[in-house]
Amino acid sequence: MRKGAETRERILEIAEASVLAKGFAATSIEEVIAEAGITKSGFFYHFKDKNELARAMLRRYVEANDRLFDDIFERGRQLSDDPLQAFLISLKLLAEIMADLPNGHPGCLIASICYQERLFDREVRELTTQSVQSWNARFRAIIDGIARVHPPCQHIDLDDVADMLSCVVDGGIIMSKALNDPRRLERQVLAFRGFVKLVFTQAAQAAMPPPASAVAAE
Amino acid sequence: MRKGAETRERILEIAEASVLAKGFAATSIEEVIAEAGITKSGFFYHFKDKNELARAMLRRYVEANDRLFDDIFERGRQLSDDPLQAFLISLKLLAEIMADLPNGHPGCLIASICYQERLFDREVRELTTQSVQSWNARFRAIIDGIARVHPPCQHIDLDDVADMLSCVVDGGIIMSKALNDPRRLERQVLAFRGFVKLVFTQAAQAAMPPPASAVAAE
DNA sequence: CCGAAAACCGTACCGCAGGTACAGTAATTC
DNA sequence: GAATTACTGTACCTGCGGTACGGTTTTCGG
Repeated sequence: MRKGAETRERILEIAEASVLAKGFAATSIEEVIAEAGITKSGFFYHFKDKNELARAMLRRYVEANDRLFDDIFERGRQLSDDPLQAFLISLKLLAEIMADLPNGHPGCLIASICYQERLFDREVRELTTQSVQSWNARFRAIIDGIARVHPPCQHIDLDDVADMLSCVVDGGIIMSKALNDPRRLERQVLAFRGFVKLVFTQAAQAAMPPPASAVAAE
Repeated sequence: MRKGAETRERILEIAEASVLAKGFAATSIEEVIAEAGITKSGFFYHFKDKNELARAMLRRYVEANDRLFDDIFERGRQLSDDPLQAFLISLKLLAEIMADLPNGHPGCLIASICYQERLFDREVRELTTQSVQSWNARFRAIIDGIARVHPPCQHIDLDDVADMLSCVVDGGIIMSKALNDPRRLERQVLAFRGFVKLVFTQAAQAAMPPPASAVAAE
């Protein structure tokens, strides 16, 4: 019972690394079982086919990511009472974690799956949709909390700002991989941080005629 | 001679659509030739192996993208003498084109390749690196032109702003695919546009004491 | 119009990977 | 110690990438 879960976990870990490095289709089961030290029969004992492996991998990935976000945003809130400052702190923590590709964050499984959508069944695709939606909603809630205290810049849709975090991370991962420079991802997260800062600290000038004050509020 | 190039082009088009939909590894040659109406021998007459197909596809994609950027940024410059306004116009055009996934922009081949790096040889990977670098340099040059006229906001690295466009587009594509909502990509490009606007129009207040002037120069 | 090159077609074959089936065995746990 | 769990081993089928190579049609320049 416990030993089975261990093997299963080992398979998932090896498979995930392979998928992030080569894509799902190019990840051969034979390679995974060779690295895991089991036989093909052993593999199919745990997962009836490749699609079930994908489902399990995705669930594992989403859960780990959720825990990461829980941790990062919780720490931000601990370090500042101001929701904007807390978010900015959290983004800095996120950037730090992202900095050491591939150890910290070797890639995004969601992105990998999105580019191979036809390979997976409906359940896998629904899982990706739900995850992205839940992350967006989470970011949106935080942004909303900030907007309640700091007036946001007009003509900037806060939904889009929330979405942008995921986009910048995914895009940053791709650029880091393309240029073989892990620091690009870190810098993109920090650039997004700068954007958030701009949206919530330089808003008063654009919205109202008097251009003074409102910078160091709260 | 001419007919050969036609067939070759047809193969590339079919293969590209398939790669963007399913990934490179899952794109079977047999499927491509079936759709192209040729035989396997015919395929291998044009491309000695799958890697050569990848190279040709990538080159084709990069050239098309370059032409698109040439066109978009040229039109922006035609519509305004101010480099910032020109860029903002170009970004709006870009957003419009991106709006109709998958017709206008079914995905990014670079991103697809990045998530399957081990499948390709050195030349393909170098091609992706060069392309991304050249796009970043292009955006950076435009941003630089803007900064010469409009003082940028401090604490925002212009290299990162330039990089961010590619990141937002790639990330936006992924999100659009994940949520099955093509408009997300459009909105992300527009959100980036909002960011650029903020960086170059609300800078004076933060950087210098006198908050007037410098807006409508040139 | 003709000949040569270009652009294919057909067939046969190899190796590898995903996947199935199923019988047998070793390790855990109750 | 028995039952369940967690595998191993073998055998086999399918589909795909890729090679080889001989034959055929199409195209184009002279």
